[in-house]
Amino acid sequence: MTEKLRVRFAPSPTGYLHIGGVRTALFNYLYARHHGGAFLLRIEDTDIQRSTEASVQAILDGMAWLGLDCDEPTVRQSERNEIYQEHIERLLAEGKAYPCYCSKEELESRRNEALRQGRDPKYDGRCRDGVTPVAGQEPAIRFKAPHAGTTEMVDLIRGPISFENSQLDDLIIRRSFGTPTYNLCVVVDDALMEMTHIIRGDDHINNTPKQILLYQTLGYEVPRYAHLPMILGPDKTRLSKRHGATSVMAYREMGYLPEALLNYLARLGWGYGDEEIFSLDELIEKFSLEGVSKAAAVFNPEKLDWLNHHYIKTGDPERLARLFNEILAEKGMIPEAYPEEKLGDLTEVVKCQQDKRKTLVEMAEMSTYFFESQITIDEKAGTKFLKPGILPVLETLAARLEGLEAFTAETVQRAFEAVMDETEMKLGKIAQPVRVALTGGTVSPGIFEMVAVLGKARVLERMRSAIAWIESRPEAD
RNA sequence: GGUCCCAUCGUCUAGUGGUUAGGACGCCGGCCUCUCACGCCGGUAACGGGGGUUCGAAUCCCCCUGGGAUCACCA
Repeated sequence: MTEKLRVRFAPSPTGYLHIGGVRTALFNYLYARHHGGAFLLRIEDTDIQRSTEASVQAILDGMAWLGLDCDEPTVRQSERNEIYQEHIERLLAEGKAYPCYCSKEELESRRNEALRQGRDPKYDGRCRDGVTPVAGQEPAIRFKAPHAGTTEMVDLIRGPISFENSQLDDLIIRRSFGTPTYNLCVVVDDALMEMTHIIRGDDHINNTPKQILLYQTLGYEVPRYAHLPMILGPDKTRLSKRHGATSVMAYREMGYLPEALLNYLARLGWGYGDEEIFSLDELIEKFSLEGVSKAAAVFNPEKLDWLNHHYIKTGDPERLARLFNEILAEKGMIPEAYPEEKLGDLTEVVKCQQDKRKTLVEMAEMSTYFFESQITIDEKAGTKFLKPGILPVLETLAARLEGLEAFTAETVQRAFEAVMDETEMKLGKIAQPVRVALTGGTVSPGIFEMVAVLGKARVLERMRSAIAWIESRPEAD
């Protein structure tokens, strides 16, 4: 009988959902889906001082945005206190844990002293073999870890790793004010939740022997481990806020697509031959722990941009328009989000911009003239391209455009061609002044598409304004 | 400092004893072109060092160096 594979992502809600955490979640998710197993979410909120509801929500929001859905209800450690206490009491009763009356301050000064003398800053074990209770003082509870022998594991990514038990010390499993601590909770939860594999960041490698020892003394089966390499900033230290945005939702706000972020994160520390582009389904199909690299990886924003650009370029315009709509409204670039029935207008904007923009925010910034009722002509662009000599061209073109029945990229193009014939001017001479007249600047999508998307009314109005703008300028030569 | 982990272009990676060391991002050139882009073509650039093992090492072993993580009544 083969047991069903079960994995989990277990963040602590002490801030936003970090990009590194997301990758851990993703690898767990992919591993579970690939093997037909279960993927769960557990909120590690035993530290009531630092945990917040807002952070829990941020985790849920991030997971939802990325589409990393769980198979069972979210487990919250704060609701499982009784379970942990039972385990602690059991260890106490069996003599596998003991009360320690050393105060936090004492421990800290001893640790500093040890460090100062160049000794190991370990707990010295003075309460290990029995002490008389200090009146009126609640003790912390320590795990009585074996001091001899070695603890070994076979990491699914790194191979065998072994630790001398003499290096380990007696960790506190219950604080003096009664709450259980991390190492106890993970072990109890992972055992009770029947996790078969623990996939987590390699900053947990050194916790593993302590946890294995706890599994063993509690009589639980030890799961298999896979420790993922860290994600680093450009300075090769662990990625953190000082390296810029590390919150998932910040990436949403910057105009990144979930599939781009997922694809990027998957390739950070994992490879599949020469392939770069993976949909979620492809990732599920192709992911394996063997493909995960052992070395830490530097987060590279340029490559994320390239992937995001790829997904914007190839994405369904209607779907992108929906996301674009949210961004525009959030950024205050439109007074309110387009209603469902008007989304078609936005889809047209997306269609003519999606080839050229890296993020939805960039698309928004480069599309302002589609949303503003009135544009302002950039001084430099106007001076360069809106000269008196172009007036007859603008006037002829305006007349042609006005006469158009259907206002599409094709009909607009024919109007331009007619003007080109009449004036014997190349498109290169005409397009740029028109572009400045209609957008206020020198950069836009293809002129015919842009004119068509803008619509006849706005085009004619802006051309008239541009003509007036030119006429109002003193003749300069 | 102790312990643990890691080491191929600037970055992400392919490579599992025999390759002109491959791909991708970026960067640089060219082409295309109504602007900006896209796209296409080409180029730049790496096995940290030293010892072994072997007919032959990027690949296996050891040492060094370098980087990272961790040593809490945080998780």
